[in-house]
Amino acid sequence: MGDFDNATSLQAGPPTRLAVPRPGRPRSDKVHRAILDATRELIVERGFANLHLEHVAARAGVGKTTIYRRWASKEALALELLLALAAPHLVIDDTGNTREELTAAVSNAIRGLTRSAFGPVIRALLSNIADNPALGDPFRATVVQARRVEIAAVIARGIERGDLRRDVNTDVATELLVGPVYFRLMFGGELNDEFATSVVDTLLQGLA
Amino acid sequence: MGDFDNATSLQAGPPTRLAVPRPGRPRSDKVHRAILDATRELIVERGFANLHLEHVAARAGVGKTTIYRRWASKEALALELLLALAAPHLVIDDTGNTREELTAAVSNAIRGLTRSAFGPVIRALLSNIADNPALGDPFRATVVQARRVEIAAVIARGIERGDLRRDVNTDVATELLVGPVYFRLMFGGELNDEFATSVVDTLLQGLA
Amino acid sequence: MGDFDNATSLQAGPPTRLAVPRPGRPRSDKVHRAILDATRELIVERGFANLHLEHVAARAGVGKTTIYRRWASKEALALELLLALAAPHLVIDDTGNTREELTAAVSNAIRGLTRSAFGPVIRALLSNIADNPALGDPFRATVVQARRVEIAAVIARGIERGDLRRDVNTDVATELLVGPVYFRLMFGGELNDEFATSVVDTLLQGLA
Amino acid sequence: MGDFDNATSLQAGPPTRLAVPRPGRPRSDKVHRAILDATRELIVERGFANLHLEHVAARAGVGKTTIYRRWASKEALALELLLALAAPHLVIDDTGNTREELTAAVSNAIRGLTRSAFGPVIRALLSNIADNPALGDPFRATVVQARRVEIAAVIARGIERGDLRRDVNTDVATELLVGPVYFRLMFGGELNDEFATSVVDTLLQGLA
DNA sequence: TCGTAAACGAGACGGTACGTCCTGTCTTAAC
DNA sequence: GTTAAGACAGGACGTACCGTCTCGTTTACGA
Repeated sequence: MGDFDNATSLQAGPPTRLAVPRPGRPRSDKVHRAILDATRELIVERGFANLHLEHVAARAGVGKTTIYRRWASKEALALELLLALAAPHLVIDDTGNTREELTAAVSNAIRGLTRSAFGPVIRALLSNIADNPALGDPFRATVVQARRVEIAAVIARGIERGDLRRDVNTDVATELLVGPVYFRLMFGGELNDEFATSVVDTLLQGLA
Repeated sequence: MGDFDNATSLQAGPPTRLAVPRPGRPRSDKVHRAILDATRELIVERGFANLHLEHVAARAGVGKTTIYRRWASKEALALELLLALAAPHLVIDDTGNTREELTAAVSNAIRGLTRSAFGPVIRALLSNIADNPALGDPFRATVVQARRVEIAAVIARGIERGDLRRDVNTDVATELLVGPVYFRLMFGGELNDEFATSVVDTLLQGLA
Repeated sequence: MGDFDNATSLQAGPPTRLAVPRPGRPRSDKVHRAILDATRELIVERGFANLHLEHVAARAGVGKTTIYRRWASKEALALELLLALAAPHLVIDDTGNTREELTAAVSNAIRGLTRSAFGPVIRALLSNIADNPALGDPFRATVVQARRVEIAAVIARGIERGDLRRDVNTDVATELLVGPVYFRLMFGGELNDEFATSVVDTLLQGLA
Repeated sequence: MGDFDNATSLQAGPPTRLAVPRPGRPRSDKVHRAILDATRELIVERGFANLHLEHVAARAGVGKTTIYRRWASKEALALELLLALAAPHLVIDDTGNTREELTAAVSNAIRGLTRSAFGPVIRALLSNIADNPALGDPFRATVVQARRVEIAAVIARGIERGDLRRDVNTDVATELLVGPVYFRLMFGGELNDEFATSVVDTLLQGLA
């Protein structure tokens, strides 16, 4: 729960718009949102490689300068969008049932990728996240870290309940739960609840 | 075994260079290799997004036309390179030891990503593989499929030896073994032998 | 002499700064001068084509709005400046010596162009004066007209004194006296007293 | 006559297109002409200050790069155009009649300014010719110099015929003949044959 | 051995997008 | 209501690449 607030704070956006009235005309929130919306639409429609700020500006009804005034680059703009979209799919509720919670860890990831704009957007940004620290580092420090924390909590509760081995490495557990989802995102395979169940069950009982 | 030949055939290259002598000056293999080499270097140096055929042509000492005569697009060129680079890291030898072979499945993937140009190249192409069927479909049909086949063989041998449960789903097993590697490639974490061991051991004995 | 007052009134400036106390904060004369000064400096430094109101505002320490509130356009601003700078070089004193006065007509023009900011400023505005009635018409109606009037007076005195032919066309005389100066300004050649003498002597005695 | 060739060579254009086939696709003359035509039209329609290479490119049906490949700047492009347009109005034929030839010197200048695209183009470029050596120096070295040479020849013939004083300074004569024309171009007044006659007659007989 | 035809390098070409600069208008808070 | 500050939509800048094209030259083969 507290973690949700944490996640929500990912929505980043214009950092702390509160108080401190700088001189001159203040930046418009409406414009800010119009740009992010146009960006999201265009990434979904055409992919990140074909995202052009000229088109974003046109669709948002905004001058290019207005975009560059707020974000240093296409990547920075995409990052803000990505963080905002990721937030809603990170939290795992404490249900008292370890298998259920582990399944939620996988399902959350699947749902984010298949049922929201987060899917197309991160698909389009995978290379940049992997390649470009300017985009990857903040993403890892927020979204990935939040997911690791959520799953660590699930593991901890599972151990407490006596459902899981005491020596489970939470990082490796995260990778075993979520890694397969991203594997299928890139390398093919259905992303559905059956897959989530299958991953969790295989993982719980082991291959041996 | 047979799969290695299979994998080797991935080297693709100019499809069927044999026979059918067309009239006129034949295409030069030297030029072909120079282009692929320049492409590899530039992807590694600058990433796929900053790969420009104009630069490839300049570095390879080649006219742009010569590149377009052979590949329809930047993606097609990158794909050929990718398939050639992937091949050497797919085979898993039958050692008689199931845990060893499973560890090899993970280590092979790690080695390919960290010790060869395949790493930077696929990192640069992840988004396109996920997004762009023109690149993703052939990649999945060859490299990913080859890897699934190799791991399926390992699983089959493990079951035969009585080391693994009879109901193991080979696809899910592939994803549980290799997914964590790609997770770390994108989302951070060491890619080394200790990690391979950790993944395999957790997976063999299960979380419960 | 009376013409000098006439000329002085060219200084134009904020039209009728007198009386009529409008409500609200009154406009600042200091600001007005700061803008004109900055404009003059920037035209001299970089030419009219590279004169940007943004820079004028910055150098004058003034908001852009403040400039637009006073002048409708860059041209209008430049025009006011031009008229102010032109005024001091128009008057020709009655010395009793016709040749001297004709020489003064040429020398005045030369002095204005070479020894004051009027030179760089009009050089920068020649095309606009020739091309753009918004700038050219007021310039012709004030500065050029004042010069024609001054020279007409010189001619009249010369005729009265018996120094000049009675049928001299004063407009053509103005053009023959001052035209060569502007010809050299644009098309090369020294602008000095020797040239002034040369023009006047050739003109007095004729080519034949 | 020989001077006509001289003048014709002003047409400048792509300098000496002869021989020496550089590698690669050769530049297209058709494109070259299309650009100059579009430039001429746009300068006439809107003036030099409002000449935008983006519009030239659009009207000529040409990429911007193609323009920048040939001319370093808007000014360089305008210069080539200007030199080509100036050439036809420079020659003064030997008619045996000095007054006629002097009148031709003035009339030629008037005709060039009023009956050809040279008028609007030079009007638009006056400031740059006066201000910017990159444009002014070549203009002075070709067009202005050619005009000085033509008029010097007229003067020489006039002296030979006994029509003109032996001590006439040809440069000052040029300025007295053509200066008034440019004065009126900028500062108002009719540009017609009557004016030409008036200038020549006043000049021949002198003011005194 | 010579002609033919495609490959080759070079680079021009019409375009699109870049990121920057400036325009003229606007919106705010301070005076 | 004026002021400084600066956001805003828009448009042009000059550059970089795109993918296509047109040159002159090179290279292998088959007649």
